[in-house]
Amino acid sequence: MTAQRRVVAEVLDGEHVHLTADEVHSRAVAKLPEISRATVYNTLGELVSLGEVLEVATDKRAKRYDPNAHRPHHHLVCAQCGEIKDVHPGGNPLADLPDSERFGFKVSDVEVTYRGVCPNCAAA
Amino acid sequence: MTAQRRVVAEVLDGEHVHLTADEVHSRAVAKLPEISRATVYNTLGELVSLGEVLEVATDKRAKRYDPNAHRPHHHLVCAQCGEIKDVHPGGNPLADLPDSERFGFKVSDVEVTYRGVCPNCAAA
DNA sequence: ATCCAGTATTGGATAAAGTCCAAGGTCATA
DNA sequence: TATGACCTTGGACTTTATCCAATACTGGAT
Ligand SMILES: [Mn+2]
Ligand SMILES: [Mn+2]
Ligand SMILES: [Zn+2]
Ligand SMILES: [Zn+2]
Repeated sequence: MTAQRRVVAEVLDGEHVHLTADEVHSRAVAKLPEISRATVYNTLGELVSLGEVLEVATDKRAKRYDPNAHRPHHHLVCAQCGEIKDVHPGGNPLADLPDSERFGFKVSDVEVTYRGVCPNCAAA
Repeated sequence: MTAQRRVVAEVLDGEHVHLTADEVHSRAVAKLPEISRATVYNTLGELVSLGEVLEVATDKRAKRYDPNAHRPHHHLVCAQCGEIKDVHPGGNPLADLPDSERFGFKVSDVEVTYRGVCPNCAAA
């Protein structure tokens, strides 16, 4: 555990946190000015491999890093500002996919992304 | 309607078609050798604006272009080879998100991505 | 059939996100 | 202190996508 890794871990602490690698780097630099982008990418990659952090692709640009890897969850995204919330829908979407729609795949996982407009953007 | 646009439209014809811009360009070049990448990107962007084609982000790399914009559907992705099938699950995932999990958002849409292993990859 | 204004296409430059690498730094152990 | 394993760094490189100025094309008016 180096100072660099500790800083990346600190930046990724919290709820509803879904930062891009670049955002992680900016915030890490505020705490440890000389940390490099390469180290941020390396550390994020290690955390993902360890299962401590999830990669999420809620927009079609940069990957986002999600420290909430403990409890499975899905995402609610504001189409205007990009804010992302963790959500826990009821039901079991896996069970909703009939065999006739599985094309012989062994299906093991499902991701659900809800889209809408957040209260802030709706007010503006 | 120019020859270039016609070729892009032809390339995007079919079922379970989810090509990247680069794949569209390669196939378009096979039919019209001098078509440029810029025109492919322009045309894809127009088709998306018109609602004739959807952008899908099933992997975390290039966007994919989906001509099946007529009937809403979701996707089943092979985690190994990337093959993508259109699927129509039962149930209504939007209804599965309780108000208490909406954070005041006006939720209007939901995307579901199933992940698994396709028969080909399972056999190998 | 020809002209022309508007639109489309092109190649190359640029940008954004991410990966790779060789060089050098750090740290525990001996 | 010397060693070796591992970590960090900056920059080069790759991939994907966008932007732009110059050129080519199109379709309607004459
Ligand atoms: Mn999350
Ligand atoms: Mn599809
Ligand atoms: Zn918003
Ligand atoms: Zn497969």
